[in-house]
Amino acid sequence: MTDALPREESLGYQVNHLARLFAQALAVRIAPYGVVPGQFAPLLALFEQDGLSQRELCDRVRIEQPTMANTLQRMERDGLVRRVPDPSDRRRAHVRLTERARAIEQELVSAALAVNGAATGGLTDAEIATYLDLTARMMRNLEADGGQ
Amino acid sequence: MTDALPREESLGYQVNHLARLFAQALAVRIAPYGVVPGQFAPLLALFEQDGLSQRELCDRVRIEQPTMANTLQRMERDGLVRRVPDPSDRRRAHVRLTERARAIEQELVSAALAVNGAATGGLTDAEIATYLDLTARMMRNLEADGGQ
DNA sequence: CTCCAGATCATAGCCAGCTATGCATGCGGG
DNA sequence: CCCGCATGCATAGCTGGCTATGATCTGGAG
Repeated sequence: MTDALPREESLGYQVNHLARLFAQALAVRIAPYGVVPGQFAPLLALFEQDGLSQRELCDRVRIEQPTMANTLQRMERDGLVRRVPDPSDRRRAHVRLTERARAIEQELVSAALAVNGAATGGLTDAEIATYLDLTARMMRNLEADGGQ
Repeated sequence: MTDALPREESLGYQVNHLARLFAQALAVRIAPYGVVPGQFAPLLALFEQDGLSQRELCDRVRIEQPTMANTLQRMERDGLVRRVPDPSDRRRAHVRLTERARAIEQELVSAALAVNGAATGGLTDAEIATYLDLTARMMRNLEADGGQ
């Protein structure tokens, strides 16, 4: 329980650092298209299925609702999406891609692939698969954790 | 280059998500001590060597200087550190732990170990070692990446 | 029909990260 | 000596994450 202090906070610290590096690598590649990293996941979800509600987007992207609300506000400001009210349920709004967003889909996908490629340089497919598997297992562990 | 869109943004997305889960798991465990995740790495660095300058802390923790400036401000507000001016160089200040911070060192280290333990449940030591190795390699790749 | 529980979204306020600047100090060359 | 560059820190302003709370609407129980 009271070991020597873990070398550089080990896993949690390293993963946090790696996540920041991924975000930065993505940022430089998508900046030319006027998109920032936080908008990326919602955009991918909408490319897959346009017209999702905010709630559905939260579930798919694994982000809390207020975070999504802010992100969508910026995306609307930046001309990437519109919110169209649901006539059958006035609480909901459907998020729809603009022409501008659809026009840059391929470029954004390419950017994501480029980041993945840069990160995994020198890694075998088996290593990448292992990494994803271990990542998924730890996510499940921590989700089940809940607290204490 | 223009593959099908990567399944859930693959690596970058998963790592981001995992990092958030780590931060949350840590947050619930250290909240009782009045510490938040962003203060954790600087505290560990200071436990190892007290009296570092802000610049040295940035280098050790891999955080940009303005981020550290804000974090230290909150840590000072929360009574975890003091900044004492360097008499021999009036630009610098040394960050020193308070008694309160030193008093909770063991609890904080335990919390970090508990988070690591929760995350790595069901993983072998070899798997954890592999994970850290692959993480380090990707970090090197992305650091070398720079942009484009 | 009414009213209340639940769902959807928005807002407030915080932490944590970043870039771009600005300001003061220190230091080395000429 | 001094001038200019480098260094250390602070500030401004942004993104993006969170919890807590509020407002509005739906739908069902009674």
